[in-house]
Amino acid sequence: MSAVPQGVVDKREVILRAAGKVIAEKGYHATGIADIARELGAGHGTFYRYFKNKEDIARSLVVRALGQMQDAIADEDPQSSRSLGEYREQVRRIGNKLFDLVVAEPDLARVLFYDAAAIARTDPGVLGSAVENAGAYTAAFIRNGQTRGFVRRELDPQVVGLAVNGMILAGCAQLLHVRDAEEMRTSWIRTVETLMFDGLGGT
Amino acid sequence: MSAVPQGVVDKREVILRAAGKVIAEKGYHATGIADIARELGAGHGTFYRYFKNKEDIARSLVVRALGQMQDAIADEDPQSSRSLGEYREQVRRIGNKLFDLVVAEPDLARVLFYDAAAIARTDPGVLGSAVENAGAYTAAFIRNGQTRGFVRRELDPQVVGLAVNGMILAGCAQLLHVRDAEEMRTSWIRTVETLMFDGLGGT
Amino acid sequence: MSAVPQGVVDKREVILRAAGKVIAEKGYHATGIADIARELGAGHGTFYRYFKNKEDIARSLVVRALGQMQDAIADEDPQSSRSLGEYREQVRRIGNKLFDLVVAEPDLARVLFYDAAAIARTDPGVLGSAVENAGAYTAAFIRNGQTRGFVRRELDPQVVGLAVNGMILAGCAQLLHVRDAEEMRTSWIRTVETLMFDGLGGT
Amino acid sequence: MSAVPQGVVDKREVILRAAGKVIAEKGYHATGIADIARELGAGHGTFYRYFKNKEDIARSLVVRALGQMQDAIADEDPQSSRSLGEYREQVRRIGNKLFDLVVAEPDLARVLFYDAAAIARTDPGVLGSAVENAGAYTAAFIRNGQTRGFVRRELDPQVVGLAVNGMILAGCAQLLHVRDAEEMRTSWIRTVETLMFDGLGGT
DNA sequence: TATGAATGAGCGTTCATTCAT
DNA sequence: GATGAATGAACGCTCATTCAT
Repeated sequence: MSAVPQGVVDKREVILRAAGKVIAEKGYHATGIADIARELGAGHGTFYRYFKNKEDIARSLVVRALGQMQDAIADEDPQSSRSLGEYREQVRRIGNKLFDLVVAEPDLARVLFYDAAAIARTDPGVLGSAVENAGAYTAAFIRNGQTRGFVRRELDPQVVGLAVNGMILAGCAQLLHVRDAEEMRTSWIRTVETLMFDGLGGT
Repeated sequence: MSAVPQGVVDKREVILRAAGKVIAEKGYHATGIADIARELGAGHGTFYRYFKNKEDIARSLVVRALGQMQDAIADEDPQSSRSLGEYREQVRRIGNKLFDLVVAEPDLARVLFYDAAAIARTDPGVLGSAVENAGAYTAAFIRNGQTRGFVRRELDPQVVGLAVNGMILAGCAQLLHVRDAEEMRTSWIRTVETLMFDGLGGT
Repeated sequence: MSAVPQGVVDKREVILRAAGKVIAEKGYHATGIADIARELGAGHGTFYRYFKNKEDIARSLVVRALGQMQDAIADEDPQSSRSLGEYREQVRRIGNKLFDLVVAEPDLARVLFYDAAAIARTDPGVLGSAVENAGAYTAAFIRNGQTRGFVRRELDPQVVGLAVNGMILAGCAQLLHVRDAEEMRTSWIRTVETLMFDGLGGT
Repeated sequence: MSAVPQGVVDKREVILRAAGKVIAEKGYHATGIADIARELGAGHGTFYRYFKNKEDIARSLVVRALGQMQDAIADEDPQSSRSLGEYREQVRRIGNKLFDLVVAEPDLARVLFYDAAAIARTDPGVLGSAVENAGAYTAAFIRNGQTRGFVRRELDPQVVGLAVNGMILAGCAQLLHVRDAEEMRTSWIRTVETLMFDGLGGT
């Protein structure tokens, strides 16, 4: 019933996947066009029909990765929570979704954590704005909590956003070095949850 | 003629400084030996008398940077705090010391945040163990708190260590993009403190 | 269905025109098959049905251009002049015809003057023989004049042929850089005529 | 007695010679950096220490060639001749000097006649102005003759300049294809002389 | 010890040519 | 016949490294 023939996938996507795999393995600078060509089983020239140059492949890869992260949590509305409890639930859900993504697409995460910074030296805009956007996104949750009265008013939402994201990033990065991801998932999410909502101290 | 040469600083250190400056500006891969030579006012060959190769300079730079961070907080004993309040004081002091360091040596921080990951692709051990060490260091504070009874026992110290370090890293990275560092210092440290000890909720 | 297809022009000719236009603009080596394809509105492969390769198009272009020059003056019989005056008339007519051709088809001339030499590096025969032929053609006029007694006998007709052609070529090349071609025409033809028949000196 | 050590020649000059040889043989576009390197017995990189890029070598070659032509006839003052006879002498001398140059440095001439036009497509200024300069130089002789009254006043000096240069160029080009250069020299110079000063007709 | 000219492996990129559709 | 996506040989160029001075 579909007009789109099966088995025909976007060629750019196929190339991005191959490039993502090799770059995740060897790193952006150590990866040659020849490596990507070999991985894909195609000639060098084929890339240059779909990407302007090597940097373009890398940037597309980072943009795609950021997009997938955004998509993964797109259905969490920063303004939906009406209580600290509901926000806590959201944090738990978001944490799990990001875990799922990293587990499903480790290449993506590896490129993001190891190479994005280096790539960004050439084109600072891409990553810079992504970090800002992510910070603003988390900040929106905090601001909502402050408006509704269940989050401390003296905190600067933007700063909290960056700090929380820092914890999350550290978790995702760590995930790439762990054997049993599921084992880590629970303890990590509980830790973030506790830090955000309970503090270290107490009973 | 002097057995105690005055004004003779370690040549390695001088080269490291020059390299650090250029790499902080242009990024590791975009920096050529020629750039460092120009910065130092010396011939290319001079480097190869003090460093094995380009990668060696970079790695030494990262190691030195990590060392400086460690030195900055070396006098904070993970086992000294006897109460949550004392630990809170320690966290505040450590935060300020790291801020001081980043403000004093932004090149160092820039290399660490932008290039260390890329450099680590060639020699994963350096950075990997540093992250582990830093995590273990922070974890030691948590473990001390648990032993003394003022930190929740259900938390995994190692995970908390990584999460807290993630927040701190995010802060340092952000610091590099901010005009007025002092303005940011207070709000950032207060945020970390609040997250660690009070939680978002409350009055 | 018609045995005499109307409106069907030789496809080779159409391609040659397109190629001639682009090569005249950008030069042979800077022109890619893609440029010619774009100019023609056809796929790359189409060329390879009509021309063996890129060089073949270029050579055909040069051959065609030389042919057109030859055609333009084909009705001037080297043996028809019976006096210096008649020869002088012929020279004037030939000059005008070549001017007409260059004005009508500047692309052709541009290819000939700028690219033919470079193209000839691969296939020296084409242009070499053309130069020889042109020399021989002009020489035939001289030889006729010598036979009939109105041209100095001590001159080597072949050398005179090449020298005269050199003047004519210089004129055509110059024509491509001039705004008002008609203004140039008279003075150029008069100059060649004077040099050939009167010499610089005298009243 | 010389402060300049013997055997130490300008490296640029050495490279230009090697490049000139190879380019004269194979043509500019067919010549790779590798070919020049092989001819010189040096690495590729060496070129890039002395020339910005391939085009720079080519342009330098053309500029040098043009300079040598200019130098060869530099001591012929366009204003020195006081009579048609003296001018005729000058023309003969200039012709011989250019012949000498082409015979002594055929590579130089080959590059000029075969490749300069193609090179000029990228950088039209170099050759364009050279042609203009050469034309103006020859024109100065004509103008001098007109001022002194021994050259026809109705001729446009500039046009004559280009026409005469056209003859000379044709001669030099021809010289490259001839076995016995000396045999050609006399007949060529006499032909040009006759055309310029006597005309074809007459006894 | 210091130098920087020389090196050449290796890279990213282009583009004439092919051939399955 | 016409197409244009795919190809990969071949190119110009860079830059980390060496070594004669």
